[in-house]
Amino acid sequence: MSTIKDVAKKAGVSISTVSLVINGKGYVAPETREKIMSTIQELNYKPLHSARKLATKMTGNIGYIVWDVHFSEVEIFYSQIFLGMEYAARDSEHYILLTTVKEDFNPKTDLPRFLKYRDVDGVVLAGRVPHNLIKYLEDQNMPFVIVDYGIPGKVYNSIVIDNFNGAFQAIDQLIKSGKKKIGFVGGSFYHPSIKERYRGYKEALEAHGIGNIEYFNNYSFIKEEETSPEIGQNGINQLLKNNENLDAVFCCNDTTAIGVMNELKAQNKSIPKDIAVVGFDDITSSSFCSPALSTVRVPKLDIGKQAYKLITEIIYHPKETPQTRTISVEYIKRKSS
Amino acid sequence: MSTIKDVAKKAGVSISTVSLVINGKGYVAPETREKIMSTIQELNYKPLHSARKLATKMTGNIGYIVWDVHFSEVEIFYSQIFLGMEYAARDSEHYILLTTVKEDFNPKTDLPRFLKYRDVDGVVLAGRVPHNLIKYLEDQNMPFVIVDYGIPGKVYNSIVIDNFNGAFQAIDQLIKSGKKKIGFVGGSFYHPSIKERYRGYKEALEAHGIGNIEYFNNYSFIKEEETSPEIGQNGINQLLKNNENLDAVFCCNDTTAIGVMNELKAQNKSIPKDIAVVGFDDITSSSFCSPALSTVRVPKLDIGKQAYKLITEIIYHPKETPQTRTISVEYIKRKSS
DNA sequence: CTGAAAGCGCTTACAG
DNA sequence: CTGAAAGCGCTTACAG
Repeated sequence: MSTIKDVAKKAGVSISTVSLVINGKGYVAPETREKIMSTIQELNYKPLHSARKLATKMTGNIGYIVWDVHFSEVEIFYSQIFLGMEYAARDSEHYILLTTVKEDFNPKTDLPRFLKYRDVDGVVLAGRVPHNLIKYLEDQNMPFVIVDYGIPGKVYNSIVIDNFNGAFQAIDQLIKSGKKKIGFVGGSFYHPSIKERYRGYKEALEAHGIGNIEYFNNYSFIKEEETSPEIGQNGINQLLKNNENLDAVFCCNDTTAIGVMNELKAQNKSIPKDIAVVGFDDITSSSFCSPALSTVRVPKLDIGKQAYKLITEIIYHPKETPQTRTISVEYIKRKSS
Repeated sequence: MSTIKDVAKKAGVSISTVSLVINGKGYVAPETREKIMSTIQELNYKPLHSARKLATKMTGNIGYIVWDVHFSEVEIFYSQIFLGMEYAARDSEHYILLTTVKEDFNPKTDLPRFLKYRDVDGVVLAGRVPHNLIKYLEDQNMPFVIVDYGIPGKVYNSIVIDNFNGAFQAIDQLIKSGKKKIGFVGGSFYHPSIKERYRGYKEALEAHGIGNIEYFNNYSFIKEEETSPEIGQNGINQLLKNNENLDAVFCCNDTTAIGVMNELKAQNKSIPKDIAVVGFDDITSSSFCSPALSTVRVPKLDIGKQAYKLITEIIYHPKETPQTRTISVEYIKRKSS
């Protein structure tokens, strides 16, 4: 492996000049630059990251933190976002380090190693994440971006999904297809995305002159826990019990919707004839369900790319005021509605 | 951030001694060691990786390479293996860098950045991977471990799944439950795991005195492409056409099995009464199918841990002869059989 | 058992 | 526009 010294010697210049050329800094005579460039090519020289890192105090790494339940369970969702970041980082200069944190995270004992050793220049937090972790990052002045999450009353640099409009669109379509008694099945409102999806559901119904307090009471099943197919299963049973005329269900996400569909099939209800089902997220298994699940597509790879873009902007040009960037979504009609 | 110098000064020793203590090398007087240890605690000193890396010529990173189709499509499979590696690495000293490579990989232009810059001490290759990439690693003397893949006639350090026995068990159980006309649906034998699963299928039938050339011809559907639900769909149709008495299908993996099940349901066949379905892998969606899919559980997290263990062994103690470690699997009976 | 010194490969004021 | 030199924070022979 050749070093900057080899390049300098061969090109007949000092290592300082080589360094300037590599980094595109300062003024270097065109001929000198040319000469150095071609020598770099010839020697196939690649600067050693650790040396550069030592000198610049940058690590060249970025942490990607995701709650382990998100990553290890059904949720291909956050791994897709990760992949989007990786794609974006590939053409750039960071390695994305992925790790997971537990729900009962304790900054004293559970700190991800790359934070402990300050081996990252910034961090992207994906989905619901412990609040004391966010506090830790603030205290440490570590640049960070929050993806698909938020804390009421606080504003952070973040990438959010246009959950409200996605839900609104979905409900609007259901109503236009003739459905009138539309239930909602969802998990914890602790996650703002779910809260927003519920808001979209309600306001779309209201916009069509459907729905009042009683309606929403009867047609909503909200369970204060992490979403899962089980919630869907329990939810649809509850809704069915309370409302004989139920003709559609909007679920807070696809995982829940899959639980709803399985239960409906077990009860020999026809989807979408008897009851239409719509999810949210467009996870991969949604298109393999039978019938294929109608849903709201969230562009996961794109979110990852945007997250990478934002975190690097913050790392290189610290912002005074936090930015929120909204990713728009699209209703995808398949067979279940 | 305190440095080794701060520790040395405060402890009244030289930085060399501090370094020896940190790395547990050489002989250091117990009292000196104690003193240094407590000073490290007091100052909350953490060695800077990039400095250590520069001095030792190690990068502290490990690459995880996976074909992008594997990672971005249905396959939670390889992300679980990744997670297993991350868990193992967490208690150790590496960051796992994940990247994907394309099918038409060209070492000249598509080399992952961490290989280009030699930012990894070793690499784990998960699943089917371009052969010219393997050759590149050999040429570069880069330590590597292959997981769930192999090249006929070559022996590499690798972690393999006991595909043969898993398939054998599954078929054995099907036969014991009374099934006799068992079909096979699979993708490309280019992937040795699939080939081995087919071998397990055949030999289990033969062990029960079932199956001859004609039987295997009629009851096997093998498509030379990457596995997908579509293969399952086409496969079951073909098998059904050729064999009116078909009473079970063993699929090369769960993804394929899901396609088979959907098609059977569309044709109003009862699973498992008319036709039993068994998959392989135990991906997450298998337990959400209806009926829940019987399958062979592959311990993905464990494979990741084993892969990490092996690659670090190789990095620190290069082996003369390549090692192959086999991970055993277990048949999981659910509702589809 | 411990310290002084060289070295890892880079960047960055500073001088000229 | 370019070079000499200091420095980033560590490790590792080497001497004693």
